[in-house]
Parts: sequence; C-alpha cells; structure tokens
Amino acid sequence: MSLPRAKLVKNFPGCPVEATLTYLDGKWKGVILFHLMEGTLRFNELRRKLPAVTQRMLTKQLRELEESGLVSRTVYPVVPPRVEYAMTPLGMTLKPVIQALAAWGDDYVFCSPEGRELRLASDGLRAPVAALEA
Amino acid sequence: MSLPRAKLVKNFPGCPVEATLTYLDGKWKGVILFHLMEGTLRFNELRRKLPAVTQRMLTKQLRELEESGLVSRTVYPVVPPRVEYAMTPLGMTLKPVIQALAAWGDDYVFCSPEGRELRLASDGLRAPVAALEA
DNA sequence: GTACGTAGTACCCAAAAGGATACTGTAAAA
DNA sequence: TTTTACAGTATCCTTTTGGGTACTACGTAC
Repeated sequence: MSLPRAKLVKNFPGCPVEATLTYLDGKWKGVILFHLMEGTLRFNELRRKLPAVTQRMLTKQLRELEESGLVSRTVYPVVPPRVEYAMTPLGMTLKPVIQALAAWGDDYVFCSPEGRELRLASDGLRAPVAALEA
Repeated sequence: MSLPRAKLVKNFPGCPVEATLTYLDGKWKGVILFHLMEGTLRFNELRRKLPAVTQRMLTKQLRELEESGLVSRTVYPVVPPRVEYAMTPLGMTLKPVIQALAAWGDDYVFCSPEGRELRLASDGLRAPVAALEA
C-alpha cells in the first residue's frame, strides 16, 4: 500500500507528480504495466516475462494495480484455473507516462556490462543518440 | 539508495521504465525535481516548499539526486552558510517525464476533500478524451 | 500412481525506507 | 543577552517493503 506516501500529497504543491508516482510505486509495477500495455496476459505468462519476480510479489503488485483500477483481473472458473490480467481504459491513459519513462530510460540509463549497476549518461550531455549507438 | 531495485533491471525487458523509476524513487524526489525545474533554490527555500519533509529526509533525497547527477549542489563559503540546489543539464532532460507525470496526476488523481486519501477518476473515463486518442 | 501446470496463500524473516529528536557553529538581529 | 537563521549530523526507532519456503486444490498427461 502506498498510503503513507499518499497521505502527504495534499501538503505541497507539485503533488500531481508525487500523486502519479504513488500509483507507479513498487518494484514491479512499471514492468507489469509495460507488458500489459501490449496485451492481456495470464498470470504465469506475466511471470515468465519477469523471471526475477516471486509468485508472492507478482500477486501483490497485481492486486495493488487492480485496487487502483489500472488493471483488471478476470477469473475463468475452469480447471486448471485461468486468470487474465489486462489494462483498464483508465490504465491505458498511463500510456504517455510509461512511454516518457521508457524513452528517458532508453536514452540515459545504462546497465553496466556486468549488468549489476545503473549508470546515467553523465558526461556533459552529448546527444542522447550518441549514447544509444555506443 | 535504490540499488536493490537497480540490481534486477537487467533481468527483464521493459527495464527502461524501471530504470527511470529507480532515479525517481523516494518519497520526495518527485516534488523536489518539480520545484527545481522552475529554478535554483536554497536548502531552506526548498524546505519551506515541502512543509512535511524533515531536514534529514530532504538532505538525504537531495544527496541521492546529486549522486545521480540530476541536481547540483553549490556551497558558498559564507556565514551563515548558503547552499544552492539546481537542476543539471542532465536533470533537465527529465522535464518531459515530470510533465507527463504531473499531467496524469492532474487529470486523474484527486485528493479527497479531507485531503487524506488519493482517488483515481474511475468512473468509465469521461475525463480527457485527448489522452485516449493519443 | 506420480508428476506437472494452474493461480494462488500463509507464515516468517531481513533489509530498506522513513521519521523524531537533539545537537553543531557562526553571525546578525531583537 | 537571548534568539533567529542557516545547513546540516548523529542517534535511535518504527514502519514498510520485499523475499524465501512451503502449502493448497484440481485435472490431465505420462
């Protein structure tokens, strides 16, 4: 739950930024939304796209997204169970936001060769393009 | 530090979104960036804009932003001390992201009248049609 | 008859994030 | 002379977050 963060939103201007961040908060929400933007996925399909997430965590994040109304959860009463996650229309309105986040990440964030660290394109800001080609 | 989050970024596609989020993480970074986007501020000026933040927290968040290279810190060796915080050119590249976050927050997030809760515009989406067309 | 895939829960624990409070030193103002 | 403003640190404590492991039920495939 992100209520602690939410609680103080009204205390300052600039809050729309924090307000949005409140809903994107949690280690996996970003990726989940990113993937669901491209289409409905079943629980384990999603899980396979996020090799590092545990079942518990995925469930938790999905529940939070569902509670926010950004993602819908449809249970088909069959056996074996079939549960589908999809963006709601409201969730879809986040598309420009997700795209902006993805674009900036693409341009300015590097995973170091070892893949264990993040780096920003810090040197004086030559073109983002150069950063990408490199 | 957001390294735990960073550590797994390379483990999945969609990571540019998470990567960006990594740098925006922390309860106050969003607002701080929002305010600094509009101009340089001294420590206590910033503090007055964020009535709810403690000194310790503000310092911490600013240090992290500085370490990321998004914000610069300039100390004038006078007494009483004068320290100015400003966006770096790299930080400025976040402007579209911050704007996207702010726009979505403005359109879809409400603080309840009592100001203690966040709500999303959930009812079927009468809101900004333009956002949907995009 | 055993294992597999489905979509989860329950329980416990470690780490990280956030917060409260008190303290620093100097100079100018009241 | 006491207070105020400045920009922080240091210490301790609580809350939140995230993760590990084990467990469920059901039906099908081997």
